[in-house]
Amino acid sequence: MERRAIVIVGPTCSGKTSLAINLALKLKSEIISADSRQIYKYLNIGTAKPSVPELNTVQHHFIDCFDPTELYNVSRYEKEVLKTLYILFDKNIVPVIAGGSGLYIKALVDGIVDIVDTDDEYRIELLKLKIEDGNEALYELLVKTDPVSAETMLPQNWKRIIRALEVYKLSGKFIWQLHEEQERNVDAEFIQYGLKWDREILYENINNRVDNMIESGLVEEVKTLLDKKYSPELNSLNTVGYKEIISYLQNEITLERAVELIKRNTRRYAKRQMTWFNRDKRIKWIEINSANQLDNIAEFIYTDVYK
RNA sequence: GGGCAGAUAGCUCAGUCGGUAGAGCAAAGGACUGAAAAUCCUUGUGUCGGCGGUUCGAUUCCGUCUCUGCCCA
Repeated sequence: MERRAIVIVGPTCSGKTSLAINLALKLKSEIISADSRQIYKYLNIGTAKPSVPELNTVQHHFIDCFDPTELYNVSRYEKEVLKTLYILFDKNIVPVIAGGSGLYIKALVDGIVDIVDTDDEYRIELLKLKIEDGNEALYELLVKTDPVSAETMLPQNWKRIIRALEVYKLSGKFIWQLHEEQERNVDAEFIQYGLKWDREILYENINNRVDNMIESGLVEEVKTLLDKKYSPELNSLNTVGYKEIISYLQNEITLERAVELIKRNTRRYAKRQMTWFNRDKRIKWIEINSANQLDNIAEFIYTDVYK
């Protein structure tokens, strides 16, 4: 039996959602979201989550699964998606995976180091070291324990340093060793397509979408979350569109400024996504400069997959 | 019509006592393996508004024109 999945990537606001639905309908398939924020409940407007009618059109997985207090991560995602994938493969379905979280997709396609868990206590200890003695102290510790990894990391990038130290403490192995030993965790073919927009048009669309989000009640959505006593410190709320509105609600900036920042930060996010995806030479890029082309693109992918 | 103040990077401006210029923002490029919408790194050549003049040399001084803003008629 052939195990195949279609993967749709691209920057935020590139039309992945509607393309995935369109394709899934043609393929009589289901959609697996690869989005680290749409997986949370109540984060709807700001994450541009598919609408309720859209969610009802095609079966979606990994959307609206967790409370914002939940600490989610790539490894959990990978393990859970693999289970879902096998269920779909068994039903002879070609799943449509769509999303903008590059690392999540990479974890599926190439596997990820998932034998080493997290150590929250140790993380806190290291974080304390960073805060009290600075990035350099943290970096020095890495130089001592894992000089090879230290070579590839800068002292300022404390998140990567903490993870490298954590992996060593928990497994006694260096993180780079584990990367070298890493193998794929699934036996399937992933056919990846990327939506490549003209930069200027994409940015214009992003700006417009942010304005629409505000009109649709993004401020209310964030206010409701805070009223429900969700902490602004939550990772789930450390998200473009949410952190800026939180800062507005806490009277740190004006709404106008918040909107400006959301637009800018979304543009930068889109750019980072493009940088990430550009590196993967297996992705087939499809040029697009208007949402009207999405139907044709769905048709193209459909025939491309079955050619 | 007259007066004054401007015109320098995509934007807002600084600066050069004459030796062709630099900040902030925007932007661009990149890294990334359990927080990834996270976290982090690198990057500033632009007819210094046009044309003339003075000068070895003008973006800088002078003249003039154009445009913008303000004021007076």
